Amino acid sequence: MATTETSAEPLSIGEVAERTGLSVHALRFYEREGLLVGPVQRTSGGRRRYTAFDVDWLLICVKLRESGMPLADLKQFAELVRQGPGNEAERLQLLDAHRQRVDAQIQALQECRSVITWKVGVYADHLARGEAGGLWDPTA
Amino acid sequence: MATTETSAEPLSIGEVAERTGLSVHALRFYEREGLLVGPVQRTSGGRRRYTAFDVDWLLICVKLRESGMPLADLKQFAELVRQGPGNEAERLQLLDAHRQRVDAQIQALQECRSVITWKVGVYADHLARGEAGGLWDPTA
DNA sequence: ACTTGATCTAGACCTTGCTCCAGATCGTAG
DNA sequence: CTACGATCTGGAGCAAGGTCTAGATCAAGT
Repeated sequence: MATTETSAEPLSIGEVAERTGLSVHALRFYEREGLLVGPVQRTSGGRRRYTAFDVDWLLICVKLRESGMPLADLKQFAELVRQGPGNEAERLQLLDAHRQRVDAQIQALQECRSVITWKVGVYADHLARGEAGGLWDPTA
Repeated sequence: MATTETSAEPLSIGEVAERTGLSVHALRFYEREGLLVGPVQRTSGGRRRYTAFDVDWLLICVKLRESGMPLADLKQFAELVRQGPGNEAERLQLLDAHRQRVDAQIQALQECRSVITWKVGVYADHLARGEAGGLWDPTA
């Protein structure tokens, strides 16, 4: 019931969907695409059982996706982890490259934000001084 | 107050592409989609001639797109501007809503950034203390 | 046993936002 | 006049990232 229960019991796909914010469809899709580190365990009946590790990994995936990492990179990262220890330098490089992209993105967004804010100011002005503005710049 | 030259002469599609960073394909596409405020003027021979207003509008579009505004919203905004004065409140609302989304996005990115930074730290540590780490968390 | 809801698989389909192609035309430099 | 590059139109194609369907199976409640 708790969002952050560190329970040892495996979870169903629906529960994982709730916890990660991914849809069950997306979860199956990610698995097919090889984005998970290990194969997901199954019940005797064939239902997926996600471990806490799986969920942690997925939560990281979500963060990386949210910040714009393409699935291809995520897959590559998963592959590196799957290969086991010895390639930490590569993982580091992958993540650090992504961090740089995120930084650039934050910068760009802040610029956009100020343009938008300025524009919002233009309209607020217009409204404040009444709708009487006769001649004005259509792009404003 | 144009970003570059405040020339009164209209520009060709190629020149606008250079100035906006959009491809000529994208420029034609935007036009078809109704993302421009007015119809683009043409030469007698049928070539597009963009005014400084067109370019300014496109530069704003670029900023809005960069910050994740969907084309549909951009189109709606263009329609409001096309309708002329009187709907500034709606325009304001549209932009302000977008600004809020941008703020949320910046926030999210900063969170992602810190997760990534932490992860990078984990790998840097691993490398610093040598590749000898025997048992370790696969998700780390 | 029966009903209900969650999951299963494979694969078709969707949306967004362009990108590219074909074949024709324009316009400028030689 | 002749090239040659830039542009034109309409429409097809593409990549990413899922989403949804169909038909079957599993599991739990009554």
